[in-house]
This record gives sequence, structure tokens and C-alpha cells, in this order.
Amino acid sequence: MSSQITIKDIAKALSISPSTVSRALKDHPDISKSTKKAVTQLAKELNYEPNYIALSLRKSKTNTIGIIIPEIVHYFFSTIISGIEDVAYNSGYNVIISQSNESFDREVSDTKALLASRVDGFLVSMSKETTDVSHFQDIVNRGIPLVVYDRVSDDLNVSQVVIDDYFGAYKATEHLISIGCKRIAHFQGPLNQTIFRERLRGYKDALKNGGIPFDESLVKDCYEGTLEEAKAHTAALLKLKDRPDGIFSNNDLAAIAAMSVIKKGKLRIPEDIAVVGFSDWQVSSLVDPSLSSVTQPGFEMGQKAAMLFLEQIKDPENHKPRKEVLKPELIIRDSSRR
Amino acid sequence: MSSQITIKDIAKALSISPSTVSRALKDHPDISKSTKKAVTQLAKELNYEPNYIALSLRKSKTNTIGIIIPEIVHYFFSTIISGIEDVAYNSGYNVIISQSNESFDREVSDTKALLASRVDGFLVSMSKETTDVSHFQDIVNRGIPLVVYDRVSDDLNVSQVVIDDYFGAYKATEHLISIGCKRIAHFQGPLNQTIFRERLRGYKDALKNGGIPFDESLVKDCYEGTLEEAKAHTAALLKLKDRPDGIFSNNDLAAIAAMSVIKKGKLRIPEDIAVVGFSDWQVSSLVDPSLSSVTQPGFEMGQKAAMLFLEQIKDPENHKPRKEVLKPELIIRDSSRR
DNA sequence: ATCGACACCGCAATCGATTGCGAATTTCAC
DNA sequence: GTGAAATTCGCAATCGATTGCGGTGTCGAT
Repeated sequence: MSSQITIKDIAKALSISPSTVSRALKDHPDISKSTKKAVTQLAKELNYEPNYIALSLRKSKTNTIGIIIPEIVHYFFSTIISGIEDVAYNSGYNVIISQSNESFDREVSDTKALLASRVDGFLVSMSKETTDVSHFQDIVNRGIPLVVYDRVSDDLNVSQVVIDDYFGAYKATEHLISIGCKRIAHFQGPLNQTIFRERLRGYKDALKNGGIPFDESLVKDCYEGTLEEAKAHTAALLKLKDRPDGIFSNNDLAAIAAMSVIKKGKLRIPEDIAVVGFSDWQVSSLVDPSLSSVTQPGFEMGQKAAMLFLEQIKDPENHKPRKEVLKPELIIRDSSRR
Repeated sequence: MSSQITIKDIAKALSISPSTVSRALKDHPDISKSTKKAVTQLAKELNYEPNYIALSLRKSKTNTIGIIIPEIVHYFFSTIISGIEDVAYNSGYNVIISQSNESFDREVSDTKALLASRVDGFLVSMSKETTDVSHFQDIVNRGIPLVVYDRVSDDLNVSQVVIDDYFGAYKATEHLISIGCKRIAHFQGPLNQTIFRERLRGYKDALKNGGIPFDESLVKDCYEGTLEEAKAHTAALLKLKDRPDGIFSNNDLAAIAAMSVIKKGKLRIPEDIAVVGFSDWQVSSLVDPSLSSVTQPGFEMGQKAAMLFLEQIKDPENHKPRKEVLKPELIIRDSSRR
């Protein structure tokens, strides 16, 4: 219950001034060896710990990074947090987390709250609802470092970390073609998000380069991201006269849902229909058959975002926004191994 | 880039003292209506925001909760974080997160770091390695509120939120017995953790009450929590002369691993071997066959933990540690439906 | 006219640590 | 032994907000 030892306590105990204690602890040349010794010794004895709050006030620096993220309970996002935490921890930064729950209003109020607690910088991934970015522009205008990751906006002139979704989608589709698929369906996400537009583009380009005509009827909207939605789409696809022999889904959940419908329909995976997902969830290797998928390097993304922040904080004056693009990787498993 | 507006700026602009501004903003009766009006108006105009760092220093209160958690990237734990965040946000608290990565040393250094940043309280779930809790006792001794959840220790006289693991394990085992299982294997976790001891105890008691003798050889250590570990154990179980006809696993990952080995061995689930897991991961309903499992109400656990903290902070003097026990629920799916 | 009551506001200390500047003491050279 | 340089340290202001106490000023009452 005893209150913390302060620099004054040490000063009083040694009959010297707080200034001297402060300097002694920082090994300032003005202080004699003997005093330094006495101070450091007593500090250790009393288990002295500097008060970071006082330091923050003095230096206007909190050593805290504010994270805004759509959801915590999501494999990809939680790995990002983990990556951020990794770098932050090793650089002496704390990490405050707010989740927007995909709500624009909540995102705005999160921003305000973090601003009020005087974080040194922001690491932000935007909600699905967000189109107006003025609350983030406000951060930039105040000269506070801001790095956006995954869900980014080009309206902000700040550093970005993104995954090359085009590349991942291209590779996935190309792979399906290479194993002999002729009619490849695609489950797409909401196209107001750059990432989903890019995935669609990669899919289309791979088809074109593979000499396969694009067929509108094979593209299905999976906007809600629910199991039921994907199952319904799959069932519809199976009823087509000319049913697909391959599916590239923009996420693993929909892919797994598709697989369950295909299996119930007594079709074989991958022989009759091959499936490739996107995200490479932990469970993708556990389902039956194991699901091929495109990795999203979340941990690395978090690390990179934190590093970009550190880079900016080190030299705020001459900092130029940078864009880091992470290459996803196609993991081939049984669902597309012929 | 402009620095924040302070109370002094307002004071100077109105040619009054900072004290008056402070009091005016807090609607202190000593201040005349006219000054109050002028102050609040100018404050709004200049977009004044109080400096929480200065307040923290003055009040020795940071309005921040420190969370220590084994892993962020884990469905159960991330839902807990989400639950904590939910309550904390609505009570004006920030949440600082540190993950121990299941390492004792990291847990200790996390504790120190959070202590140094002067959090108002701790919400802790212990690492698998932890047996010595003196670093947490230290927190208690300093009079700082501490609430432990899920991975708790009875060596600490603090509030707890736990799931009735005994109950969950009992229900799961009882269920396996009810569908006709006679030889039920168990994958257990590290027994230095209460939760895993409780699950084992529930398993044993259900066997006893079901009239099934306990067989040591059917209990396997899954301490690492890896796929390989569980697969190896399952393979060993299948080789037994008298192989099990049911498996109750202390976690879903091991259960899913077991299912994959069983299926590869051309045995049927649940006809030959029924499987029940623990945790009810999101994916448990997606695997084939869908996995029966015991739910862990993580979100509720996080909420409760945060609420216990708030309860303690409100009246620190008269606070008595409390224990909240959440009832898990058995979700029966195809892996144990005969 | 004097005193008390009341309304209104400012001074200065406080939270803990840092730092420019000046002061005191010691050391050394000549 | 005297002056100057070097060594060592303390004063006080600062970061932003709060608060006990005391100080004005106005007013009515006696």
C-alpha cells in the first residue's frame, strides 16, 4: 500500500537536492563519483522506479501507440496485433487497443479517445463502413504519426502496409488453371474495399492469361461473410448445367462452407471441384480435405506497421510516407492437389 | 502541428487566472455565471481538451487497465479481450495489452512494465509455465486491484473469474457414456494449471458415476498443444488392443487432430470412435464431422473480469475478493451423435 | 461610518522529474 | 598566498491541471 519511492525520497535520505539525484541517476558528468554511487545504491535498495506519468508530462511523450482495428476476435487481425505488440514491446512502447467493431461512429470516437490519452502515434485499419477519413486527416494535421494497414485509404498521405491481394488472387487462380480447371467460380467480397477489388482483378487477369473466358455467372457476392450465404451460392453453382470445376473464394470461411456443400452433394474434392481459399486460417490445414489457401502474413504486417511508425517518430521532420507491400504465398493442400 | 490548447491559453486570452478557468470548467459555485459562460465558450471555440497526463500525475490515476494474457491469437483469449474492452470502454478506461506468450519470464517483465506505466489495475490470465505468483502478490501488496481469469491461482487472495471446467468436463464425459462409449480416452493439459486439473477431475467423476473404471493408459498428456503431439497420441491409442471408443479432449485443436488420424485409419466418427472437444472454436462446426465441444463463454468472462475490477476500484477499502463461476455448455454435433 | 456577510477570484503549492543557470567549494598554478 | 579554473551541486522554472486559503470588492445592516 506504500506509495512509490520518488526522487525526492532519495534526495531527502541523502540530504541532497532532487536535481542531483536526477543527474546522478542519468550519469551526468557534473556529479561526483561518490554521490553517484550513493544515489544509485540507495535507489536500488529502495527499489526506485521512475514515474513515467511525470516523464510523459514533461516530455509530452507517452511511449504509447494507439491501435484501431475492426475486430479483435479474428485470426488475421489478432495476428496483426501480435506483430505490432512484438515490435512495440521491444522498443519500449505500450500498446492501447480499441476495436471499432466495423462501425464508423465507433471508429471516430475511438480516435478521439486515443487522441485524448495522448498516444504518440496511431496504427489504424479502417472499418468496413468508413469512407470519410477526416477524423484521420485530423491526426495527420496535428503532426501525429499515423500508419494504416490492410484496410487503407489513398485519401490519406500516410505510410501504408498492404498485402498484394492482386498477386495472391492471380496465383490462386493460375494454380487452379494449372491443375486443369476450365470453369473457375469466384466468391467476391464487398467491392468498396480495395482489397476485394484487387482480388477480383487478379482472378480476372489470371483467367485471361490462361485463355479462359470470364463468365459473369460464376462470380458470387459474399458480402455478409456468413456460412449460409456461401452455402447458398455453392448450391446454386452446383445446379448449373455447366457447373464449375474449381472455386476461388476470397476468404477461407466461404471456401470451407463451399466444401461442405460439395461433399454433401457427393462430389469429390479436388477431383470434381477444386477449392482454394484466401487468408490461410489456422484451421485450413485441419479441415477435410485440407484447404489450399493464400496466406495473409498478419504478424509481419503488424511488425512492419509498427516499424514504419518507429521510423517516422525517429525523424518526424524529414519523414516521407512509404508503402510496404507484402507478398502473400499460395499454400497448396489437398483441396486442389490433383 | 500546433500544440494542444491548455487551460493557461484560455486564462491568458480572457485575462483571468488558470485556477478560475479550471473552476469554471468544472462548474464550481465560486465562479460567476458570466465568467463561466465566457470560459466554456472559448474552450469550445479553441477545441480545448484536458490533458489526461497532467491529470494522471495529479490524481495518481491513469484510467488504464493492464491486461496480461498468454496469447492474443487464440479464439478464446481474443474474445476475452473483446469482453474486457467492451466494459472498459463504456466506463472510460483504456486497455493496455501485453501477451506473455506462455512464458513465465515474459509474464514477469510484462508485470513490471505495466506497473511502471502506472495502470490502475491488472486483469491477468497466467501462462502455462507459471507456478510462482510472487510477481502478482507484489501487485496485491501494493494495493493495486488485481483480477485473475481463466488461468487462476488460489495462492492469490484476489477476485477470480473462472469457467466451471469440472462441470463442462463432466457433462462431456457423461454425454459420451450416454451414447454408449465404454472406453473413453482423455487428452489432458498441464496439471499445474487448475483448469486442466478440474477437467481431469470432471472426466474421472463422470466415469465413476457412469460405472466405468478409470484406465490410466487412456489418459494422454497434451502439454505442448501442438497438432503433432495430439496426432501421435491418437495413433498410439488406435494401436491399443483395446482401443478407445470415445475421446474427450481438453481442447478442440487436439480433438480435430485426433479426428484426422482416426479418419486416416479408416475408422468412422462417431460410430467407431466418438469425439468431444473443449472450447468450441469457431471452426468446430466447420470440420467434418462437425465437432461436439464445450463452450467457453470468453466474452462474458472478459466482461465479468472488468466488472470485478470496477467494483474493487470503486470501494478499495471494503473490497472482498469474489469468485465468479461461469457455466459452460455442451454443444452436441455430429462427432458424437449416434 | 463601520462591520459583517457574501460573491468572486488569484496566489502558490502540489503531483514527479528535468534542466539552464548560477553559486559554492575545491584544486592548482604561479 | 592570490587569482583563476575546475568540480560539484542547488535554485527555480517547467510540463498542465487542481485546490486550500486568503484577498479583494460590493452590498446591506446597524
